[in-house]
Amino acid sequence: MEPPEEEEEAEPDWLCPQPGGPGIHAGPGRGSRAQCHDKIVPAGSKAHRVIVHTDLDCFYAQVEMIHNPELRDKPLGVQQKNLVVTCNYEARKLGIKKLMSIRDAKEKCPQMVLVNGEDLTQYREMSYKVTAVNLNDVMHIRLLIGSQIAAEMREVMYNRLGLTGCAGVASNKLLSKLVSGTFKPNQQTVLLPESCQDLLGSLDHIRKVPGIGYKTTKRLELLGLSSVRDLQTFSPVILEETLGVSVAQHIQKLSYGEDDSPVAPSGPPQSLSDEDSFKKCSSEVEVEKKIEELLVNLLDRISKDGRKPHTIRLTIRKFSSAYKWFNRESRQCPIPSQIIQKFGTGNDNVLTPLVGILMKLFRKMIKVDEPFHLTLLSVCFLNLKSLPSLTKGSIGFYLTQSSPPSSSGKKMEGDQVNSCNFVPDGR
DNA sequence: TGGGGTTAT
DNA sequence: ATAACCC
Repeated sequence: MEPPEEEEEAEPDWLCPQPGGPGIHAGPGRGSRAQCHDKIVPAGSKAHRVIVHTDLDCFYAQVEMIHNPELRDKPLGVQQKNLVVTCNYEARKLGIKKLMSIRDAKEKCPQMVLVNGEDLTQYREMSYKVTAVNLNDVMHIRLLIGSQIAAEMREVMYNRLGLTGCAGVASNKLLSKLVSGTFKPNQQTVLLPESCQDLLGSLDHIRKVPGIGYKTTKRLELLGLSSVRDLQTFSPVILEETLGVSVAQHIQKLSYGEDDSPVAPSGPPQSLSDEDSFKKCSSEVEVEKKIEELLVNLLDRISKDGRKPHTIRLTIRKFSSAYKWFNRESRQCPIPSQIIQKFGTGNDNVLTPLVGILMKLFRKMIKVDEPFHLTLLSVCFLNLKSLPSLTKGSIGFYLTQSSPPSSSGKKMEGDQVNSCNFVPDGR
């Protein structure tokens, strides 16, 4: 037997009943306020989840009333064997309780209508519909809310920075990026789940899928794949043999519009680099000159950033009439701690030793006694670290923030600190 | 194709 | 440490 359903008690006075009605007013850009300072938190981050539990009122009785509306305004009990397993609210007003015996119920309320609820078929059917409605309708509601948020973000970007732009709203990052370009200047687009295949079908080539780049496209083309559909229907096994399991599975999911990558705030850059290209550079002296120029620029920027690089990388591009693209080579190495410490101080204190390190890296790639022809040089600082490990995300950072004694002034406009903050949101 | 920048192995 | 990717 199915579990008897539902709940409820007397109505607490600290909550207003929410008249069930819809009322999803998608008031486009109505209000004047513009607080979009919330970070987008990846779903699944437990500390930030909001859990909604829904609990149907006397489910079996409701199903019966839907099938026979004349029962609506009458006291109605659902009978299994000699029990009233549940009853509608008309019956409850008259004192009927769940799991009351038929005898007691008839005594209490002779006019009550009883229907047999021993066959669960129609309850099961309705139960499946509830699941489907919750899944589908809720997704649509969330997308509409997403489009309001997108509109506000674009408003803020225009009001504060004078910049216009497009936005795409969909169920994951891949789809939202793809759909964002549907209507081009200064507009936004929502992708409803049922239109996902249309969107994917509108892409004329796999190269258009974010995540499938130059190299992967070439390899896919060797397999005879060119359309997104081709990739969707291609043998996963052969794809795995060609590209490796992880890339294969990843891009095939992309071809179906599936993408579970988390939304992460990007924060400050993780590396700083400067590069220059030229027709020809073929002597060690020239190379050293170019490297020094790049380094001067980089040193200026890194000092404004405040962080210190712990790794340095030199990248070169050799001349080759063949593929001009991506014949880059690089060598990197840790920066000696002695040099790291002198970073805030005199800007030029570190220049000479760094040029020395970069020239050593250069000689790892180029045999200087043989002729060479470079068309690009690039220097990159990476592994950037803030001073004494007071970096956001570290234990140290949060322990330094002193939250318990807080109650401090400002900040957190939108958030309430109360542990009992019930907000009626109906109308 | 130039000047960035990130991520996977 | 380096290649592959992305905009």
